[in-house]
Amino acid sequence: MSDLLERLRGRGWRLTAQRRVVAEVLDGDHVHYTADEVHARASERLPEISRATVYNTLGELVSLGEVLEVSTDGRAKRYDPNAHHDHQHLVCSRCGTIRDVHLQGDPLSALPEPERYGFQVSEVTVTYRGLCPNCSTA
Amino acid sequence: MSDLLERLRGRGWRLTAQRRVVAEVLDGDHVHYTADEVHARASERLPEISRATVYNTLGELVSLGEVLEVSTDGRAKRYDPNAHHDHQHLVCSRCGTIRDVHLQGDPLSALPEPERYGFQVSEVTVTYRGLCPNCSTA
DNA sequence: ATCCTACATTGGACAATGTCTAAGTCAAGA
DNA sequence: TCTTGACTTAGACATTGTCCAATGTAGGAT
Repeated sequence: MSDLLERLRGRGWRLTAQRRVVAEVLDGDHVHYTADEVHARASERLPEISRATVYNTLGELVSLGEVLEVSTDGRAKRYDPNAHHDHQHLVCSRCGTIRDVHLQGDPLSALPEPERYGFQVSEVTVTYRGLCPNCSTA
Repeated sequence: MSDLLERLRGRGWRLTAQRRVVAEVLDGDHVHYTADEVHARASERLPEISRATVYNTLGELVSLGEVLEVSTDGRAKRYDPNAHHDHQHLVCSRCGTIRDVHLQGDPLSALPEPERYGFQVSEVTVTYRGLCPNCSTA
């Protein structure tokens, strides 16, 4: 994702300090931050960055297909920088940790034609839930 | 679900007018209401019912396994009375309509052992998204 | 190198959803 | 019928996200 900024500039993005910092935060550890977590980390490098800008920038990155939006619970959405690699998620039902996982086969094929009710199905998300090793012993 | 109230009484539930009305709303059309939609419909029959009670009651029904909580977008959770029949969801990405669908095969088997990272996986939710017949023509 | 201007940022108000609490009410067993 | 602990209520509060008018600035034009 190191060339993300170049790709974005190529698409006419104006490159500001704020956007750069948000992109760098996502590019760091491969975890799934909430918008406010991104804001907190971005603020460490650029203290005056505002919440609104972080929300705006995340929304733009999602629209551009550079980042995925994940809502595993009814709480805050999380942002997944791993957008160019098809995957699904495994979530700990106690602590909320998320791991990327890769499936065998295409989950689209599990939905028979008569179960599609005339929809043009274009996307599937699969979420596995259970206790992570840490939480299952505690 | 007509014997739902009996099952709940058997579990020590105190049977109040409010709880009865919430259960009846869910038992009606098989749709997926948000908490506030349930509250609006419950208010038609019992005008003084409070939001807090609806939220409480829905939470209890979920804990008891009588109703499923579904969060398809980052918005309000929806409540699915079809809890005793294994199924997944098909969501219209434009208007948000939800349909219950039934899959071929067990989606759990699509997650290979090495991709489980030591989690005790206990649940899978699969969400298909696309345009419903109505929205794809408009 | 400087200027222009359209685009970006800011802070704070607002909106949507959900949670909590203290005080009053009531279902159901004794 | 009485009693009591569970239930309900209204509204304050919390969390997450959106919007807007005022201000700032990146990057092309000169």
